[in-house]
Amino acid sequence: MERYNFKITEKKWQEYWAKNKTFSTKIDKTKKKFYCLEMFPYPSGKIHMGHVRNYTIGDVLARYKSLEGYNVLHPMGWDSFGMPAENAARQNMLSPKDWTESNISNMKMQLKRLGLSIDWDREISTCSSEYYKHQQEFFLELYDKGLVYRKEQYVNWDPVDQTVLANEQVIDGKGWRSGAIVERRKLNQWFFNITKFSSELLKGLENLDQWPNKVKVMQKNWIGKSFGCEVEFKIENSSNLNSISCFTTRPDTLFGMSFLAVSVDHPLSKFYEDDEKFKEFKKQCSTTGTTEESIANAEKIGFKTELIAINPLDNNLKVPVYFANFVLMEYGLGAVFGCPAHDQRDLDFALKYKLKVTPVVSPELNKEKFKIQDKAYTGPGYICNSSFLNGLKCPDESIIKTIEYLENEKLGTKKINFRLKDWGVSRQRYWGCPIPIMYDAEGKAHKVPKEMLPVELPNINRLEPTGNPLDKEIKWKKVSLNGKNYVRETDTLDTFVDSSWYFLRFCSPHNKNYGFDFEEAKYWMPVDQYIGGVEHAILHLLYSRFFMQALSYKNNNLNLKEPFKGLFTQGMVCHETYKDPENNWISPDEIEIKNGEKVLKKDNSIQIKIGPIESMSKSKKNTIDPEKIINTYGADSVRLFILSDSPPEKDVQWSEEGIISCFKFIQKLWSLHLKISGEIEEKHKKDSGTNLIKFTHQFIKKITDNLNNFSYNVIVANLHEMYSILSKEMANEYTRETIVENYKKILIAVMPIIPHFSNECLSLLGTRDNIKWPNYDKVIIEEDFVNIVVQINGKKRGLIKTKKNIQEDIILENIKKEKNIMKHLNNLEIKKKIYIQNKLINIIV
RNA sequence: GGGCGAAUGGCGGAACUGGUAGACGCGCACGACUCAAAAUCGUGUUUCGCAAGAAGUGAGAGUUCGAUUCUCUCUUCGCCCACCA
Repeated sequence: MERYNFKITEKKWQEYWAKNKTFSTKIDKTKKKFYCLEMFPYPSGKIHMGHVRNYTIGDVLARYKSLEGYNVLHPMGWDSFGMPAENAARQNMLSPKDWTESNISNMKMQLKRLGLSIDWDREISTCSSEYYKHQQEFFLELYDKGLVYRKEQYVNWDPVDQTVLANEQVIDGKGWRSGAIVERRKLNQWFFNITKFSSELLKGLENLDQWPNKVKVMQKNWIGKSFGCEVEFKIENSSNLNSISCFTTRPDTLFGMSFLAVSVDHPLSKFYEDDEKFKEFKKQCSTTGTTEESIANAEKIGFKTELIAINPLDNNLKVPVYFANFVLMEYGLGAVFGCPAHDQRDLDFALKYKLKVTPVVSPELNKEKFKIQDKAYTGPGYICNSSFLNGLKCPDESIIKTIEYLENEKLGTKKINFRLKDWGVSRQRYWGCPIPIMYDAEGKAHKVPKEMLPVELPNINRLEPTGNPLDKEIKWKKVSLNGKNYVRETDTLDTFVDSSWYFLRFCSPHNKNYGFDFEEAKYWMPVDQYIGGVEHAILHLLYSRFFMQALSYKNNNLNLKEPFKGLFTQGMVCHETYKDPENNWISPDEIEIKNGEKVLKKDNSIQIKIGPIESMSKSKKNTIDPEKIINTYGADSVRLFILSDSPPEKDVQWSEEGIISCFKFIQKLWSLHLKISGEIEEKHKKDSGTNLIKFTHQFIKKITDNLNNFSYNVIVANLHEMYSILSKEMANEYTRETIVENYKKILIAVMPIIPHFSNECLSLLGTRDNIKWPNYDKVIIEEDFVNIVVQINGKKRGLIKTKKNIQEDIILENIKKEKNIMKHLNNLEIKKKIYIQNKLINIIV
């Protein structure tokens, strides 16, 4: 029998789709639109299995929606600015641009071979000036709206390479390349005022009902809203400072205050700049660990000042003021009051410095003698030892009442605080979008005029190992305008800016005068389904949401606040790990199976140690190259396997056995196809086809439901069931017409999963154009007979097949005929019967 | 330390709003074809038991005629955040 030749067939269809522009889309207001978007890739060189999974999931949806009659926008582009290009360029002495572009062309070819239904006419690349020109316009637009500002911030500085390091480039406090100890340095940086939208970004989450809850919770915590108040503490004995303000969520514990602590970066610190002991303390603070966990668990240390702070609720309560390592300047006001009895961290500090511990919350009413040992009490209760606050129910009543009091007495103000910080967008890198700013002789920042955009990146073919490349481009830096000389900003934008609006660009990728066309954006936006890895749950998705807010701000043309209506986060692709006897990682390519044992190809006598299943990574050598796999098994097999086995939101395990089985399954489907399309003789015409029609409709319903639930792994199971049923049905005496008609519907239903195979079979049966998603008929699906479960005392004792919608007493009659069931009744008296029609009868004796 | 989620055969997983637990696949076993192997096809495959039957969805309780599904407590694992005042 002729085998299915995926090589010829897949190539044929991919060329057909390209030639006919099958997936190119235009605005069409007579049709409902569907914008299906997968997170665009960074062009690192080759596609990996994670891409295969991501884009297959998206493609299944895009093809399904398209068959359903939606006008589907399914674009692809390249997130092509970023450090890997710079690193590769330095290593190989070539330009980041050439490296990036050759990667893009290779990966584009690879993606096409997956048979994705992408409108390639809309392809964009963030490193092209056609793209970043508009990004520079947006920067200036936000600048005009007052959403951009400049301020000093600490960066990681590598003193040897003379460059700024990203956090992930700092390893154990040392530069990843130079190994030099990293310094903290203050630089002027540009910021987006994302915190202006803290409330909107938080509130907007409530309406995102098609987002995974997990992601919403993560964003909510990231934004970190807390309700409390600012309290002012008078300082008794200072000539420099009258008072220090603190933010607190627990003003009701003020009577338990035993110290006041401020950050070493607090304005107060400038009065201690020359104090040797303070300097030493500050140094000590900066040496504690580098990992976040070690910072959190580091010992609490303090530097006692001579200052005394006065409790605003009772002027006789006076406490010492400390600098402390656990107080962050970035949150609140960089100052806290310590209440050791009810906060573990404060308690640790108080015990260390022998400060008073006064309980002011007691678990029970009127238990003033409640004692704190080494565990702070953080539970609910009643306020005590607190003068006029005593007896208030804590925390609900006590916090509100205390804030009311403080506000009335002008001692404090109600305040909502966010953890979210403004977005620093300056990067001291070459391969990014230049910031369209220039400085005059006095160092004052000016916008680069709109007509001078884009500020193009100069071509640099050889990147120096040290410093910021743009800073050395003397010619490029100089700008003359109206007889004045300026110097360009040499920082580029964080690449997260590039990806914060690309979904808008896809709506009108060739629009010249603005980043997008409002008419097009209004039609296509929001993205109906966004699909990508959960690792972007916070930053990318939050920044994109901010960008929509910022563009809509003071702009009536764009009434859109949320870019992504639906979000789906897929799991990772994993593989077994292997090691040789010397504990070196071994790639699956180097292994073969002999007599059921995994052995090294080049030396069969060496056995392999099989390690845990982990997400594919180069360091563990457990990666599989998608291109090789597509060459060997074909795109449809790859698509089928990457969807099978695990639900898309969970991790999936890649295995050789699995992909082979999918390959074989497609071959089986092909032989079934040959049987159906070829060998039916017209003489068999006895069967009306009821069973086949019923099955077809049931199949379509299952596929439709599973598509809508993202239960793609179950669809693969449905395909297997379909094969086995259709194979059996072939023995029945249907007319050719009946068989082909139903088979075609089935082929269309599997098209989103295995498009090449499906299109080929349909086309061989004469169907090529105007293919529509088959509908199912609810009436046809209904079974005339049902199996009713017979339970006795809640235990299943038998099944009775009856006609649908039958009366309870008839079923009981039937049961009486079944010896196997009756023996469990044991002639006992029936106390109760529960009958659920068409499902179950439970007899209680 | 805080938050979120998960736990079902040898393995990946299925089970709609509580109603036949283990669909489908992998693996394994046996059989057919073959001189033989591969490929292919067929049968079986939760555990205990010869069987009748019994037990069974991480552990323990609860609600219910009935719980993988709902509630509570606990255990283990995973992910995210983390000195957040």
